[in-house]
Amino acid sequence: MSTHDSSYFQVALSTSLVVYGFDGENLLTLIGQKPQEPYKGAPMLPTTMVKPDQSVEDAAAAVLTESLGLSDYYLEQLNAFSKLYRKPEGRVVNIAHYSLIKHELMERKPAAGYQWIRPKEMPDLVYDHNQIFDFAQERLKRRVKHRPIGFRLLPKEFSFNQIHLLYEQTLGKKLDKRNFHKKLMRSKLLIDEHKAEKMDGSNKPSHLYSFNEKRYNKLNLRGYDFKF
Amino acid sequence: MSTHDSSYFQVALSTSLVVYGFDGENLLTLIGQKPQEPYKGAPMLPTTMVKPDQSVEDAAAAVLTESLGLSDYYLEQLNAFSKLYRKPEGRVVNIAHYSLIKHELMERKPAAGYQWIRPKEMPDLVYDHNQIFDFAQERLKRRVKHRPIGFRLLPKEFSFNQIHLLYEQTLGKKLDKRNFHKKLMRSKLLIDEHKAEKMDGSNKPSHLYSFNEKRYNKLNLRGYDFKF
DNA sequence: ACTCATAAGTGTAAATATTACACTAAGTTA
DNA sequence: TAACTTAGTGTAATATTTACACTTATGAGT
Repeated sequence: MSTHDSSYFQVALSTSLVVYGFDGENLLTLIGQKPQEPYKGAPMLPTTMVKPDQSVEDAAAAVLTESLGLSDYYLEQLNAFSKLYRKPEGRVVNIAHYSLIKHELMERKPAAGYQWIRPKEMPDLVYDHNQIFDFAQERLKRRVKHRPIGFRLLPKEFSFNQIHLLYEQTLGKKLDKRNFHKKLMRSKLLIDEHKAEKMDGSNKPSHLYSFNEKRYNKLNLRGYDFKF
Repeated sequence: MSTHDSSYFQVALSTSLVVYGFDGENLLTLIGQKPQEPYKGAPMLPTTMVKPDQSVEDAAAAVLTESLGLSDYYLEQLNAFSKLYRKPEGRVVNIAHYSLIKHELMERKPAAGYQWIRPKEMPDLVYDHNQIFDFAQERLKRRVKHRPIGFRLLPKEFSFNQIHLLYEQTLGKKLDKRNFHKKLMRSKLLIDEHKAEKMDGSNKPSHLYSFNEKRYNKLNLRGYDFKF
């Protein structure tokens, strides 16, 4: 390995984010628009170039600040997408991330050019962004099965039906209500708040739960098999 | 996102590999040596710089060719390690990979400066290579639990004790022999070759198995929970 | 050829988890 | 007050997990 050759130092870094949120009923993901020609306005993942003296995480965080005005976020690296796929200026390597946004922070409108959409309605994106998105979807599915990650998306107090909807949408399949309930309760992740509240578009008030952070941290560390 | 600024194009790419093999008794991993001052000769992961017009996978494959003389390999990206951690020439981003080597290819001696060691005996490595190695260890554990990945390391025909040893070493814990046997058999991944052979350092000849590729491919795709 | 040492190979019972499945309860609306 | 909508709940059959110890086949030494 020889780095004594400045010809190696010709690559630029970017980072694209797959951002997930839950509005109380639906799992959503954030898309932006290409700011410049060619294909100005075409849908793309929220993306930024990484400055040579900037950490990739900082660059990713800056995207969240710009698009959603957030400084509180969960961020995880997905993969480096490094196809030899070029701009006129040279090679760009995209170190993609995914991010989970707390429900409480979902009320603000995204900045101009950004919008929340349902993952199923993801349009064709520029560059290899659809590949990045698919990668994120797989990662999210795996995470939600093996870690109690859903709680990063839910409100502090949530109904059983909300967590049920979230897991169904994340995994992309129906989950039997009673069996899901049983499994959640067995996990002891939920704290019964002993109160009920009418949810939007509901009739009978829903029982509220919060989640047990201590136990969450244990399971998050050890890993866990929800096995849905 | 503006890339119309050539000042972004100042980064170099490298790739480090965590290579695993199984010699019939032990899970092994490959270390190299730093070829240049400072710290010339210090242990490091097998690593190369990526040429600006080279795919990262090609660069990683070249490391395997150089160190082990292999052109047949399994390679998977781990993560980009992009700490702002510099050479005099600028920033280097390491897109690390891990690789699994078939047992049949383990007989050749590694090239000068490379050697197989047990993962538990991994020494202090240069740069952030220990962090990369730890990341690989976690990935390997997860993979071995959720995919029938062990078969990429084993000989074509192997004994129950070999796969048992491999899984114990990969997961870093004892696995009850009878329960492990039961689970493997239930998975229907093993084909009984109906013959026995005395293994090295053994007495009673061991029953040989090969593995069912069709079923392997199915499970590899779907994912699988060994749940050890 | 017999004894000893070594690694291979095998089964069962108890506890827990998974799956499939349909009705009642509480409150809203017309 | 009847009709509608969503919330909430249990059971039985099957499958999986766990804990646990002895027998078998061979090689080595006498």
